[in-house]
Amino acid sequence: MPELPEVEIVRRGLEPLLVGARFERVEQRRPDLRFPLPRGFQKRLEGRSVRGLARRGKYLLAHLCDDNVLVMHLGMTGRFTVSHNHRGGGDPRHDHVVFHMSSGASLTYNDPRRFGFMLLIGERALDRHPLIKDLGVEPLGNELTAAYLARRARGKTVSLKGFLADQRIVAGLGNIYISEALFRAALSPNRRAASLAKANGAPSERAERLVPAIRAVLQDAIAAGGSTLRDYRKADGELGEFQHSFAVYGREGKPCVRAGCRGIVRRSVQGGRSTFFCPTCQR
DNA sequence: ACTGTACCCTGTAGGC
DNA sequence: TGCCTACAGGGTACAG
Repeated sequence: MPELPEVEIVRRGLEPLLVGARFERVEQRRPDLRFPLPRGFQKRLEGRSVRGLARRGKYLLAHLCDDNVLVMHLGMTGRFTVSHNHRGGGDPRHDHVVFHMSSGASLTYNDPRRFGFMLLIGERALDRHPLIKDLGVEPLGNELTAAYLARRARGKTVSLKGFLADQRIVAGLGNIYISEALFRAALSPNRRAASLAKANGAPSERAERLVPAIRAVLQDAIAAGGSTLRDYRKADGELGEFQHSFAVYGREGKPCVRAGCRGIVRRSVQGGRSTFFCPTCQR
């Protein structure tokens, strides 16, 4: 389900239910997700209240009153559903963790593939944690600039697709929004990342195009409530709507939507994942 | 250091 | 109906 826009929508949905509330009871229904859940997970949460709910890349960070941080990653299929009557979603086999909050709300974490995970990390150690410390810049923050991309891309032979999928470069992009951002920037996903920099290391005009394309597609997706593929739903049960605005993702064989372009959207596989692009206007 | 592939796990869709 | 393959928003562990 989740790339940055979907995680941000989840964050916004959970924030009013979690912040200021206390974990009254935590149900842990299996020992592990992708990683083992922390030792004493339930005991370390119960009785603590939540000071704030933040996002970093695709991570959700619940800052607790005892200076620990509940770090949550939704993997491919993780989702939270909210209920006020102890009922989860319609798939109890994969309801792995339930947070019963003092506010009366219960949050059920469901994750069929279990690529998601939860960790408890001390506030002070968070920025040094192996999963967090190497994360790249936030694409909606001020640090994402053409100069930054050029600097990180210099000398790299990876494709633009592979470059943008690397969370150490930009944190939060995934398969959908990479395809969509590259379409908006009219850049081929197969182009070498190094072409974002000129020979002298200055950003190329391509890098200048790519930055606003990334920002715009993420902002548009957040405004639309994220993308709903398969069964993703927002915490309130509503569906995101951005999938109706995809220009290339999932549109293999269909005509390019760019004005004046007569191309046909193609699908290719890079690193075992599908990339969608228009070979006519994306160069 | 970088790059590409296999793999983690479960469910679903489509071809036969 | 069943069986098989390919594929799915994530990321990591290797081998070369």
